[in-house]
Amino acid sequence: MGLWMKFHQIGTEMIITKSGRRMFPQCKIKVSGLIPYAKYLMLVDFVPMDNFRYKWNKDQWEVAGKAEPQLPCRTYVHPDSPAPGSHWMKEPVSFQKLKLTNNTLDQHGHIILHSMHRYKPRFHIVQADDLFSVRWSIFQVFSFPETVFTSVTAYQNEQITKLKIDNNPFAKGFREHGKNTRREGRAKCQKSSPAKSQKRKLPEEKEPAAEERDFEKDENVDVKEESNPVVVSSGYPFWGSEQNSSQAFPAASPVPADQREALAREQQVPTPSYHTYRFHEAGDSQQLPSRDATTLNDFRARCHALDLAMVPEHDSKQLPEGFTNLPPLPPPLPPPQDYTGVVNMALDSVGKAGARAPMYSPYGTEQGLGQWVVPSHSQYRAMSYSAFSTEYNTQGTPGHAHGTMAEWSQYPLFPYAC
DNA sequence: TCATCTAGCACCTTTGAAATGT
DNA sequence: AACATTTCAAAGGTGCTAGATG
Repeated sequence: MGLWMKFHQIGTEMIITKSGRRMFPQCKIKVSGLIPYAKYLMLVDFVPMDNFRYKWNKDQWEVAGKAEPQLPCRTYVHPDSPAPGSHWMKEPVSFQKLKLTNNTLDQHGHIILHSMHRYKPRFHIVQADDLFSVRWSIFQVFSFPETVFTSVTAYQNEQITKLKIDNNPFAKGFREHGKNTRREGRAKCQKSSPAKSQKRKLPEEKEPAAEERDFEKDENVDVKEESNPVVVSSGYPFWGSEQNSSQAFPAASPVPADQREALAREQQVPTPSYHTYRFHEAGDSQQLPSRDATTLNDFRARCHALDLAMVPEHDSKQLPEGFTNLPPLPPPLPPPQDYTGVVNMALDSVGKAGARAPMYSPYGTEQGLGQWVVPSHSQYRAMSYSAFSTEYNTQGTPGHAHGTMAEWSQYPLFPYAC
């Protein structure tokens, strides 16, 4: 979390490449409050923070225009899924294998994002015995303000570059002075990109003392988010007091009314981020401009609704240092739509595009669900979820060698704002 | 002309099978 | 024979950069 905060204060950038790129810092969360013997799935999807495209100009991000049309949404399923609550709570859950790409035709199941856009990962905890019974399962959603990032194909902010090099073990080769002769040798061939022109100056501009300090620090590099993961709690015992059941199950839900009520009584899934978001939207944060307001809401979501001990309480007037350096944000997206407290996905049997389950979608029948991305894992065979898409054969092949392809859709699996 | 994207590079860590030791 | 440890090559993850693209 400390590392995430460091990046966030500068303005996190995530490299996305055609072939897919891991996130750094990686997403790692600690979970508590699950039923030890009940099975859960962990999922991640990415939601755009706004409707704008950005550009890096004069050492800061600024709006460059309207966002590109939303891409088919994919959801990453943690390879350990499904696993009992005790497994998830045993140690921090790492989403190390998650990869981002800007390749809209990606066949590897990576999360597809637009470059120069801002996103935030959302974590879904779904109580279900397996991927096939997840259809109407109870779920809960978490997001974290410090995980907001700008997707880029090349780093723009040199501070981000430096932070990544200093903390990512795979970038060690760029840390040690003198080993990267290639960079020095090509120093004269420089481009006009702001970040690049600054980067090239780095070795010469650095004060020797500072360099030495960095090296000392580097020797002990221990990716910090691993030792201090973000903690979430599904807060099972207090769910009932947090959530209004009427919010959880819209009338359009295919779940029978009595079942909905039963489920609502049983779980009454509060989705803290969402809940708080709405609260602030109608309440005291209305006057807070842009990103700070969103950030504050999220902080409160965690600190307040989730009662997370590791997250410091932030007052709207006491945002962490560096927040003022963040790019100014345009107004947030429209208010989130209501959503059900059940996972509305339908699964076909493995490798078949056959019988299709009834489906509820708050977007109506024309809008399918997001794409599920099942990482390669010996435990799982290739899966396909083809209940809704007619583009299935062109976008993802059932039983594809990678075993990660599912269904394309224009909308996320969880099509509500967080 | 410029911002952005792509592919290939060198350097590095991670992974897992094979070899070796107990 | 079973298990633990070590070795080492392959795979994969980094940022950098020149050139391509729109």
